[in-house]
Amino acid sequence: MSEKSRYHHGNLRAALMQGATQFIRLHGAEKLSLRALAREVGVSQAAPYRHFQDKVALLSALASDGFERLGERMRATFELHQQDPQSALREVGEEYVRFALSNPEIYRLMFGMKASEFDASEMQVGHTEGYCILEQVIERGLEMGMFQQHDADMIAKTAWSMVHGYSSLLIDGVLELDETTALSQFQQMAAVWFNGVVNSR
Amino acid sequence: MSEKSRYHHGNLRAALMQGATQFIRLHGAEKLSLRALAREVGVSQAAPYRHFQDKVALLSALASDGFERLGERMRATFELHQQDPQSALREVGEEYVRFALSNPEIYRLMFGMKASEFDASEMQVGHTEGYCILEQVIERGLEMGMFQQHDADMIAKTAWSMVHGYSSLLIDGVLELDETTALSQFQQMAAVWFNGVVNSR
DNA sequence: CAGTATTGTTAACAGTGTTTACTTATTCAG
DNA sequence: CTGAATAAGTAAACACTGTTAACAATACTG
Repeated sequence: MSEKSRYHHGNLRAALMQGATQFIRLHGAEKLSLRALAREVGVSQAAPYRHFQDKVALLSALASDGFERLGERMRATFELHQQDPQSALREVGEEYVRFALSNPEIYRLMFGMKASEFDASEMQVGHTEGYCILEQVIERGLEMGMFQQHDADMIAKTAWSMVHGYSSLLIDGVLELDETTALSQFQQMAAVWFNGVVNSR
Repeated sequence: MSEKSRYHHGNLRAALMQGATQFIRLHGAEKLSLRALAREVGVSQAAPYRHFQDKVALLSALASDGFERLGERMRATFELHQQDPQSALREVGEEYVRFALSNPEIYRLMFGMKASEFDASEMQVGHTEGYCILEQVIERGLEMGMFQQHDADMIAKTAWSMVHGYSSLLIDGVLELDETTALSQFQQMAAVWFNGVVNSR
């Protein structure tokens, strides 16, 4: 079978996902066209529908993929700092921000396609996966007596909110910082968060 | 001139914005079609282009409008609590979350249409407006000696990140809470943030 | 090797954003 | 008050899009 012009592509699904990833990195997900993508990959306009029910199904697959990669990175970082919950929390957070900065369009997909768009269940799995890691870190910190006796859930929510919010503001260009200053400022923000804002008395 | 069937609509621009607002509240901004909107308003498909250069120009106008309303609400809340920076911070934050919850689709537009899509300058104005209020609150708290001696900018960034992140997670259906519990949990989160997370020693 | 399931293809439908050339009201000088 | 300039509408067309249906080539399996 020759390299070119073979009727069956081989693994079109993967090629589509890769092509889509590359495209949205450059132009954003809302500009993605299945037809153009098919053209790019060298296949007919209807071919993608053999592998994805929908356009949003393709995007969902990308998002799902992103959750997996993010989860892995978070877990790896967590395990590096298992002995010290405080730096675990900080470093997992930084890794999260780092992921968002290097995959902005995927990150935007991961959130922002819940209710109306997508199946939701698959997305929800991605979210809870990350949340679990976060809770583990916090539980450990509480057990070791290194954290204040707040409700673990509330600590987790402030943490996630802050990290997700910071990531979003960076990605959406609201805070205009290059990656290195963004990350170093994150460290300072973590310090503020750890120590609190108001004076005790 | 009869009420119906007059050639000139009167104030089509406002009608389009209102119709669009109503539509995206129900179906989301990505499903908005200018043609359908024109049909709805009872006008030809090309008419909107007399009032908006683009589809994104219309969406941008909605976002811009949202920033104005949010800014007003934040400022009003700030002025209510001018004497107490701590509750000012907390209540302005709650008002922010409240706005996001009652205008989720507009809120999503306000962020998330920066770099690629839009003019940016008009958006940036909206952002800085809110940030200014935030900074004023914090400066005041620092002057009054009620806040810890952190860099004001860092306090502002943690605050904004947390509030924006929490709003986003709620809106995107990641945290599935009804409005009242969302707001009451926000109060608890603020308490965590104020007092800090780790034990001093 | 036959037959079925998979994975492609082409052609069509309905809908979209946007532009162009044209028409109708409104406004506002003289 | 009239008439020209302008603002605000229209219809028709272009080049796209997502998606489906009917069909064709390949790959797998008994």
